[in-house]
Amino acid sequence: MDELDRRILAILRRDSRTPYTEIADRVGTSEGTVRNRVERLVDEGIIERFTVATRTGNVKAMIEVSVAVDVDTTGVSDRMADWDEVDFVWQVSGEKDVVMVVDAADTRAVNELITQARDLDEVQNTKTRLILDERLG
Amino acid sequence: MDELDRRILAILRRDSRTPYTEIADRVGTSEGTVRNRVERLVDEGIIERFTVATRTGNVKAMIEVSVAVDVDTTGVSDRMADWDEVDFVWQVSGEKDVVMVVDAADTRAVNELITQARDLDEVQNTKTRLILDERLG
DNA sequence: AACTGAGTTACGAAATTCGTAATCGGTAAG
DNA sequence: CTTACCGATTACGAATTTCGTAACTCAGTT
Repeated sequence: MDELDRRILAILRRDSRTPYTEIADRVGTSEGTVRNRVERLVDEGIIERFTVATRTGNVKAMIEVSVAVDVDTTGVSDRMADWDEVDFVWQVSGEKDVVMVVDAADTRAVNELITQARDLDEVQNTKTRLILDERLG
Repeated sequence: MDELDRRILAILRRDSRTPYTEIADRVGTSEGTVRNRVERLVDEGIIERFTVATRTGNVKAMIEVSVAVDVDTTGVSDRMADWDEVDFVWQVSGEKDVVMVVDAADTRAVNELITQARDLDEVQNTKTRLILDERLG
């Protein structure tokens, strides 16, 4: 992870469809070098995934979830990550244990996700915060 | 946004470098149709950005921030979104006003971001929660 | 001075994207 | 019933990008 890697990453974060040839021009190297480095960044897990940032619905929200002390939090997270409108599932430190970031059609759909979470045996309680505005870094 | 759009999006979310030709095969249509639709999804703002999910550092965290009542929260968010290690900045409902999601080299770097936030006049206080594990939806 | 290995560059072949024109389906008007 | 029209889809050749691979460079070692 040197300066060149960081410059390539910065370009990909803004637009991951930028051709290797153009990235090479902008950072002052060759297409092959960009290709090798991106491949390495993927292998090393620094690039986790090529993806799209979407706003499929009208409401994004953070659903914070507490789980019982004796359960497999990772298992719960895995299941939640499979739900349709879920973007991320984080296990976090602090008051709650799991945070789901969701992108839903409307508040009703958000509520259904909350219900779905509360219906899990492992889930003790939830707290939801609507995302009113989002900036991408 | 019909079923075909949703299937295309689902594929792009998993791997946005999947060629149009392959997406077309998998959803049972032609390359041109996939291309037209992706173009439309971008125009409509449903696809906000083609990007990469990264883990450049070893520590991700949510830094929750309260701002004074009389300040331009959007302006603060904009500035934070420009900081290097920041992935997202959300304005949220609930106890705190702004949530920064960051990906930093180590806890020391997280602490520097917290300090940087607290140094802003508009920021009243912060609460940080480490992201111990992340699943992508 | 020769050797080594990682990273870079070079270049032709394969695959993908792109521009555009033809085609298709549904529907409203004559 | 036919015609005209519109957006969406398909078809296809050209331009561009990606890919595989071999040659090259340049530190660091022996």
